[in-house]
Amino acid sequence: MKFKDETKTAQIFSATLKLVQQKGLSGITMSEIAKAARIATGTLYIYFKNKPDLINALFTYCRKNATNIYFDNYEESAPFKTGFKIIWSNLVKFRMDHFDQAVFLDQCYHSPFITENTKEITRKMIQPLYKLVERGKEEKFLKDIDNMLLLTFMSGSINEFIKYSNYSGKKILSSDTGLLFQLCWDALKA
Amino acid sequence: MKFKDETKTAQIFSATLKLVQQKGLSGITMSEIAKAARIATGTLYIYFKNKPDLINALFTYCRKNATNIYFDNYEESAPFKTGFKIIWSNLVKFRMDHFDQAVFLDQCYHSPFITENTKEITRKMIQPLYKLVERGKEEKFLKDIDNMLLLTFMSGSINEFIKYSNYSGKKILSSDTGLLFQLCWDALKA
Amino acid sequence: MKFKDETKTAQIFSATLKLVQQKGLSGITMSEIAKAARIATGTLYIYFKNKPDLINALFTYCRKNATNIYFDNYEESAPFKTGFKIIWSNLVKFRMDHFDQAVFLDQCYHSPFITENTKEITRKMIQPLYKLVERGKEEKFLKDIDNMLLLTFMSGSINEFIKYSNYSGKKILSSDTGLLFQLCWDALKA
Amino acid sequence: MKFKDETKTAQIFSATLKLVQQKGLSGITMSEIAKAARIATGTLYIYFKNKPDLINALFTYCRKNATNIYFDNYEESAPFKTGFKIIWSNLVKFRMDHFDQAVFLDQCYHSPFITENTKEITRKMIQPLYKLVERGKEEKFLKDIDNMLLLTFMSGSINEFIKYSNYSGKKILSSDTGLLFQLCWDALKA
DNA sequence: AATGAATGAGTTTTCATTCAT
DNA sequence: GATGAATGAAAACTCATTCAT
Repeated sequence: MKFKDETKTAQIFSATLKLVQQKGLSGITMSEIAKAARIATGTLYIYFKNKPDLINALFTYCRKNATNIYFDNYEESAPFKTGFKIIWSNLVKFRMDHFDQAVFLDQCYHSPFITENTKEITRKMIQPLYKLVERGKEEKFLKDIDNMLLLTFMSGSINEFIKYSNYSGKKILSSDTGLLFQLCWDALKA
Repeated sequence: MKFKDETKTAQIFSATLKLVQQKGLSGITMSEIAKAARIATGTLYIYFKNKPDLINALFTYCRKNATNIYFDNYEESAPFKTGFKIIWSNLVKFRMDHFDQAVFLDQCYHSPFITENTKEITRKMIQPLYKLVERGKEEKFLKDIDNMLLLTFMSGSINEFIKYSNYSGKKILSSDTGLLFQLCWDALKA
Repeated sequence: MKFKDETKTAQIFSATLKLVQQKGLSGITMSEIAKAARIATGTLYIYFKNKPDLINALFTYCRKNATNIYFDNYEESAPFKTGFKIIWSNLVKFRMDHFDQAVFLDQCYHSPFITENTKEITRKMIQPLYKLVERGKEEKFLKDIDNMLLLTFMSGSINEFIKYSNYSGKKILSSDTGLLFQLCWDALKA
Repeated sequence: MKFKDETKTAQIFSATLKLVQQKGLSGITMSEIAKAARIATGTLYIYFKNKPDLINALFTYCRKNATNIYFDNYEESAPFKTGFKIIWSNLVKFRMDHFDQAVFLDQCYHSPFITENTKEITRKMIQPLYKLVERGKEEKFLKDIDNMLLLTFMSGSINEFIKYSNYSGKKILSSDTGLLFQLCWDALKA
């Protein structure tokens, strides 16, 4: 899998994301992806050795993208609540702006495509979040409970809300995200 | 005379759930399902016209099951917080006791199998939850904000936590659910 | 294949004929036949060992029936033209009154069901026709040409006309059959 | 680049015709066709969406072919009997030279594969024959009777004779066709 | 004998992957 | 590298036949 043409890779990724959002991981074929990416089926195999490879590469791409967005604008040196709010907003931002990627990542967890190795790599990416939560507890901003409980609570509530918004077709207003943050903060604050 | 064996539907459902949890919707074949259900492939087609039909029927079954569990022990006449806690616990209970069903339902949202019709039917099932939330707001227990915001917040946070527990292999203690409820309540309370 | 219940055999035969007329030999299944005959699939196998057996038995039945009708009212002692006209009319009669059987017999010639043995038996049934044609030639009524040429000419022209009538939905009038006989006679007469 | 091989359609058609002649429409499978056409099963589905499509396409092809042959060498301006004899000979020619196609067309009339649409199209193809028969009647060459009666008589008698010849294994001599034409002409002439 | 559910071999069809151009 | 036709293994589905009741 050599990146012979960055544009093509992008086309393939975006075509795949579009299709997965429409029909799920179970419903897509290599030739559909090729057609949606406006290339020949054979060309797909120049860029990716096989289907699992393509899915794994896209998975990694999305995870990296997510992580980049999560920590955008974030400064460890800033006060805790500032940092927390930035990251929280970034979580929302990623899921809102890249809903197709969020859906794809979701679908991958139970797919036979993603290898344990790929999963392991992605686990490491969110380490900085742990650090933040840890600090929040030390500085008495957050309840002193298990990190994963805090983190899953935060991400789960965001996830579900964005999903709902997308499926119901309701636009998300900044007042909504404001309320959502308030709920989250009330939940987690010490 | 030989009659249709009603336990067979149950066998097929449970085999399918097991396989979906293991390999995702994308990874399962009709013959695998048959084998796991210890019946012949052809028999599958006596009970379900085709693969989408099987998946849709299982989807409906799981949704019904979920709804039944959600309102188990719930009395509209009880005080609000009692009722709320029961339902909250039931949400947790369903996802913990029937994690395979929760996973399956999740996977279905983007699958090409579930028809719009099936989706519509399931939407109607959670109407009573709205009523409870509505009452909670009237009685000033809950924050006066959009119902779906409250509901998705609640279910999202539960979802994610149970998922995490299952994948990490960590047993859920009753102290964990107690904490989780506390977080949720702090978030939603007026 | 024991004839346990004559009624059932008749039901099976008539159901099969109806279905073959509708969808051809290639389109019918044992369970369809059973359903059309208002019996269970398993019951079919009490009356006929298997599908080829059923088709062969029906084939034999139809051939016998055809032969019976062909020679109905026919007296070898009658004058040639009288006998010829009777048989000619009977050929028409069989195909008109039992079009489904005629269609079935037609379809069978190229089917993998009919064994050489069955075909052989049926060949023998039309021997008396040869005799008649032979006599017609001797008595100088018919052209002195190959028997099969005469016979296929006769039956072919009848066949096609009845087929056309059935497919176009046009009722056959006795004036039509009169004309048809005239054509045939003009062709074959010495 | 690789282009669709147009000879492949011909290979598939000829393989199908061969098999249908051998075992009838009811006895052929897609993989047998593929094998006989020396291609992979999947390749069949590049050229034809499914089995009914293949059969319908072949049906249309054979009907077109038949029609072309029927009117080969035929000039409307020629004297009636010349034109009539040419077409009559062409009818014989098609059935003799392309007996497999004639058999296939015959088998199709009651098959579940041929759609009403396909049947309709083929009906239109023999319109010119009507015109000829019409003219024959006007010019007092033919008996003044229903067109279809004349036409089915003609084609039916040819059909059956060629069928007989093929199944009995008897070679058709030009003297046979001469006689057959004589019979037909005697029948139809005014 | 009658039933119709169950079976599994066989059929149709799909699709990841290869290959000739 | 790009193409899309070709491949064939595997999936979905059918159906003649059996079998428990």
